[in-house]
Amino acid sequence: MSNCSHCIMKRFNALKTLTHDELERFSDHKTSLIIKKGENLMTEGNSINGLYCIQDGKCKLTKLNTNGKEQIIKFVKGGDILGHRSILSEEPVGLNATALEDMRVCFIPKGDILESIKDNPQFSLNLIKNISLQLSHANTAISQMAQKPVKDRLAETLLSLEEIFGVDNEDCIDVILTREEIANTIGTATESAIRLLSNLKKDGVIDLLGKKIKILNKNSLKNISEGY
Amino acid sequence: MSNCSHCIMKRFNALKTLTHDELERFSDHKTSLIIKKGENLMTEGNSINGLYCIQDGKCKLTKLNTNGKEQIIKFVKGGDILGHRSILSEEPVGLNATALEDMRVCFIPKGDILESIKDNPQFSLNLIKNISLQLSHANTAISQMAQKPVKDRLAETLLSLEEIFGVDNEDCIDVILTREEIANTIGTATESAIRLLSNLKKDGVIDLLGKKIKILNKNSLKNISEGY
DNA sequence: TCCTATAAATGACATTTATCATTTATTTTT
DNA sequence: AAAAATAAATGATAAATGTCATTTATAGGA
Repeated sequence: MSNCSHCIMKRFNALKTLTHDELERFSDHKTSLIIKKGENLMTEGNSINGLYCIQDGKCKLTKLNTNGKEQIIKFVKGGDILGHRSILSEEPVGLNATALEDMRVCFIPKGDILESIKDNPQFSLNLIKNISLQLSHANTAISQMAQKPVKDRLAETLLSLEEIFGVDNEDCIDVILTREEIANTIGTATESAIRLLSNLKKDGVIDLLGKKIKILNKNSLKNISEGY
Repeated sequence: MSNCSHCIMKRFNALKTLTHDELERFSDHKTSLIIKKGENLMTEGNSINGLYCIQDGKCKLTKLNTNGKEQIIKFVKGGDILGHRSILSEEPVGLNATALEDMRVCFIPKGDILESIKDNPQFSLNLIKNISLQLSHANTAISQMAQKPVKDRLAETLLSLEEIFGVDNEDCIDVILTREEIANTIGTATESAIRLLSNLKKDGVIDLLGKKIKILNKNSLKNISEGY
């Protein structure tokens, strides 16, 4: 089995401040698993007894509304960690994590995490910073959901998707989402999302190649996202 | 000057886990101040070099949108603390804190807070839990802003205001907000908020006594907030 | 207490967004 | 490869929400 000490994924997350000994302990206790597209890594309301470190693959974090609609709160990719909020706050998981493609993830038991939190203040601080940053993003999202029209939110979301996932060899945003998932991200009806995407294409701001989306004019999208 | 060891406010927040010695240190270094209605305790983008402990009075936490609109993210009252997120994440303050009425607050310098964080793991953990809980609420808010109609969000907000501030001796929600502030909480136009409040009154669900709002039928509001 | 400024309320109307129905395209299964 | 299932696209229409204009009420200052 692979070794946490040599894993490059920890470069990208809070695990980077762990000592060699701590990483060896993680290696000894961790399990690697494959999550198939569509499967859940975490489920809203369930408890979790460890931390997931994403090796490869993408997932969406969602919340089911009282009216049965899915709201996508955040996208997660290789190098990100999941489950630390629940471990730290000793509360059930608040969001569903559903694989958008096949994923490889490592699972590190809660006990090892808590031990490092106790022994390694820098590690704790990194986890706190991670959660603080999420809170900061969430507050921005509240404001935008509440006050920006759907068109602006779509533009914003496309920019942010490219920011998160980058582009493939054809300059398309490197993630495959259904129109429904895009709609569930910006908080609108699927038909509205489709119509607004078509308009953006007609205006030459983006190109649509099946499910792949290519941003042609980033400045224009930025303006739209700010209401111009 | 008053003494942190004897202050009952710490019962309500993360400071409750501090030792007597730590509280004495806080007492020695803290400053008490009065914030007048309308004044800012914190300002978006500014840095902050300490933690505020609210003794008395209420404030709103807001974010200014790119379009110039104010979004109210959260309400804060006596017993709450402010500024710990910024201290922990070493980032500028993300929200404005504006007094809704005259406030009495204590300011504890960053150095003392950081020392307690280092020495007192239970204190750190309480701060983390506080931030985690805020994140959890924020995610719920995103989902509701994105997917619920304005009427539902108004009902939800009225219930939550009564939850936070309680009722006065006439059973009215114990906080004075302008219609514009209510609109900025639920994310709608002031006129829409006014109209929906009038409708709720006409339907006998609430009563409007000037700026004071009395909830007459909590169950009915709960149903409305869930789309029935 | 009156005057002025600000907030609340309401109507008319425009715009945005959702819903329903249907067609067309794309995947998936057999 | 054909059939079936699912997703995307589009039109027609309804519903929700925002904007502007105006009136009425309330609060704060001279």
